[in-house]
Amino acid sequence: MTPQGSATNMATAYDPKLVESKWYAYWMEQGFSQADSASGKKPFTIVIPPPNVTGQLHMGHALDNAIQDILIRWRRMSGDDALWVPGTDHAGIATQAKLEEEIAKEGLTRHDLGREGFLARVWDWKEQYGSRIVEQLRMMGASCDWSRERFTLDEGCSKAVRESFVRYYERGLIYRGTYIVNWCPHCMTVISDIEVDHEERAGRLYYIKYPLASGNGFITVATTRPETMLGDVAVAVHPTDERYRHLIGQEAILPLMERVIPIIADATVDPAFGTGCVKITPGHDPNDFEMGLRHNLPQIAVMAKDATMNENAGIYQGMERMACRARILQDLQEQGLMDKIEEHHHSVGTCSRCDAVIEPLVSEQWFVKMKPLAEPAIAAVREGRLRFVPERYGRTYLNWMENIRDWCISRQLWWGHRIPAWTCPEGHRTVAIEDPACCSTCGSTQLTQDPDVLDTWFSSALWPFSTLGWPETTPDLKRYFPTDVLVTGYDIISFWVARMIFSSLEFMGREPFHTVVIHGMVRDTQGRKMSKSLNNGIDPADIVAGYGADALRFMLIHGSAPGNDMSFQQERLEQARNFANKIWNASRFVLMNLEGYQPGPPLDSSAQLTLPDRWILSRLNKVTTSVQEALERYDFGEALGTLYDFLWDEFCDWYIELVKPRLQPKAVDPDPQTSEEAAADLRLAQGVLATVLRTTLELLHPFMPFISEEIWQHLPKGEASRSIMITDWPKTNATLIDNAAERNMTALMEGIRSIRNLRGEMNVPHGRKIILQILPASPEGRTLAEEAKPLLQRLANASEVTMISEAEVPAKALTIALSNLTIYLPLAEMIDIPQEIARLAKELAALEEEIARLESRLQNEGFLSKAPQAVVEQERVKLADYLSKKQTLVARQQQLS
RNA sequence: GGGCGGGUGGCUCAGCGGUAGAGCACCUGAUUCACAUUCAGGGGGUCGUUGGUUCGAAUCCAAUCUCGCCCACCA
Repeated sequence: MTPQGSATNMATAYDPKLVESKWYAYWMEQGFSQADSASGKKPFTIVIPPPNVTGQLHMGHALDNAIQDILIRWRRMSGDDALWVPGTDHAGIATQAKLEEEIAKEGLTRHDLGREGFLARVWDWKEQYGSRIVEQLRMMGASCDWSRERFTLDEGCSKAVRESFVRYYERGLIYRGTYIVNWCPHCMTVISDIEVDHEERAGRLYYIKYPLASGNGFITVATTRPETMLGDVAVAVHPTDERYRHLIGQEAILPLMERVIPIIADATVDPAFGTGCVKITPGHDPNDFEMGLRHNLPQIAVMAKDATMNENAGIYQGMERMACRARILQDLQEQGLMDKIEEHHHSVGTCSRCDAVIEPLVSEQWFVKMKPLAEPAIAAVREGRLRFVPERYGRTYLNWMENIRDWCISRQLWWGHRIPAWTCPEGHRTVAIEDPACCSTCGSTQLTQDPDVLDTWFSSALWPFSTLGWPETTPDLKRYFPTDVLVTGYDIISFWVARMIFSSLEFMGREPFHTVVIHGMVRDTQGRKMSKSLNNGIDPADIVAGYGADALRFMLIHGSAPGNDMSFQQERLEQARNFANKIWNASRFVLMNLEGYQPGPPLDSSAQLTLPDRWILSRLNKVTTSVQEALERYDFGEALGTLYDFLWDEFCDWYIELVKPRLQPKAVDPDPQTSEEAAADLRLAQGVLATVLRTTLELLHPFMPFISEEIWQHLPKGEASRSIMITDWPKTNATLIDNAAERNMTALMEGIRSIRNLRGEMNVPHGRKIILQILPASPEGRTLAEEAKPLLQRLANASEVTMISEAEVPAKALTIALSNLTIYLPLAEMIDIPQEIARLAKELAALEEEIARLESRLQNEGFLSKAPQAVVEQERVKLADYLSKKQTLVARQQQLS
């Protein structure tokens, strides 16, 4: 596609806009992201957490999808048949609410359009927004299998929903019941417990006097919601509360309603709260509802579904709940029944969707019985068949599962999966997968389908298998289920992850995936959650446009710890862009210097490698191992950090600088042997550069797919391969690991840094070349010195590096002591001997301190016997190193004095 | 009330048992030779506090302060 070749056509700065869309189109056109069930490879499957079809993707999605794409690309390169199933969620309440807002602008309500008409509008809307999400995913480089894209409300998912509903129903796990539920008066639907947010709010505790029926005084109750008193059916006290024992069994008169209600005893009453007497309103309080059942009390609803007072509210009928409260307080005040009012903080349930205050009320709804489903789902995690990463989120899951209550699944909405239950005029219920023609009990053909739809999460709970074809036993289902990894944020562990787990265990008989990778939330600069109301949300597409998809992905992954929140910051984006630019320019450098290079067999240790070659290849192979291991731990930040450090600090700042002289065209040497050697060395240097760059790009590809592809395509390749995306994942070559080379390079780098420092201290002008004289202290030192010569020339800006003997050590020179050689800088005219002695003394003092520390440690019996052998050895080596440096410095000091 | 997480250089955050790290910011210097989206160097932290375990603790344990999140039917 792109011609291989020189870097002459590469701009000096990386411009993601010029490459990203090109490569994405190429990948898709070539079908690289499509799973191949005929491949015979091991399948590796991820299903996307389907984004709400009406929304657009935000930074949280960008992180979520970056992680999934990293895993998918890594596994694909590693030889798996990688399948990433994309799709979207119909998001019942959210979407319906949005559409209702839309049509409200036209002055319409959904009732004006009718069910059919309204749904037609929602589908139009869905088409428009669903494609926006797909577009965003493509922009970010997501290598999904678009041929398998799904929607929670498509035909297949709908079949799965019906199948599962009927199976649950037949097993008695779905039932219809009349309970107190969370009613959102704004969305006009019931919502499940986890869709209720609890907000701590400042409120008041009202103490209200209820006259005793006997006429002997009052019983005073405390309540935060006086308007519900209209539905009171009893007053309760603790059975052992001495203050009120005598009143148990008596009656009180409910003020305003003048209803006679019993005074009962119940152990759940807290004698220490308020007066110790509590009003009981089973129709509007979950606690009271339970107590009502225990004591056979009636339920009186005094509020309508829109949270206005109903016909049971007497003279308050028709009032809005807060207005009613004010009026009731006033009336009680006037009747002298208001005892006192206290400030009181308490938590108020609000609708997670619209923020309206939830009204608990009694209503007939569909529920899923959770206990039998929770049990195996708990065991799956307990017994390790399913693992959370990081582990702590397993506890979040278990905590929720173990305290689970039945799941209210019906919603009074239109947008969603309609409940497959019908009733005939006789009141018989028929629940069936296919729309029934007649009543299963009496045969009546006059059937009415339940008008309600299912909770959105009911269909998302089936996602890992409904997307693969269930309830049909499709080839995809057989091959790709169970999936492998699920990637999502901790905020939907209970909403979604938990429900997928029990649904899968129920219908598939096994876990839907073996690992759940949980990531944190992306917050704004000030650490706040990104939200519409704060208007601090960021569209990933804007970031892609400004910095490129690779930079966005880098920013989201680099420097973050698994499962932790991260804040979005401009500077981090700049760091990411700079890194991309660094890769670009390092690659330009390499490509500019590959002229005449033909890739041969892979490099091995038999080649005439120089010290820097051996060092960088050793480091490369260690990096390959680290990246592999970090990915296996799902520690993406660590993996990317390793690559960043290696590429920038080691490859660019050291290796490339060291290799430069070998690449420079030399004047034709008359000696054919020398020129042949130089040519061979040039080829070798080119080979190392190309190998290190290419391997690093391959390791980087899952994280930064676009730039890695662009450059990789420019590199000369032995065998033809069409894309970095489908090339083999790098393997560690243990024969290239060379610890001696790493030690020597480390020493040399230390020497170079010291020389640079001394040049600075002595104010040696940058342009000025210096002379270096090296005194080896051992045969190894001599070898190292020989190898170091050209390197010192280059990186310490030395005109001449000579080997000297003990006798030749100059007096007017600065001293740098390394472990097995000493470097002298003979800067005769600049050196003040007493000053140099002082400098050496200072260095010596620091060294002594270290030596003392190491010696005392190595004399410590406890350390020697209990510390790991490797640590002890490491300390010994360090001490020996310090001692030899000390010896050099002491000798030098004496020499100069 | 329970559970979880954070408190590390000016800022944002890694590290989580072997002598404190990065990016940004700051200071000094460099630059026709891949890159100023750069390079070389520098200053700056008793790792919230107090105890304990350990040969050794930012890292493990306990307590405590502080910030944040999640769960819970506090009328």
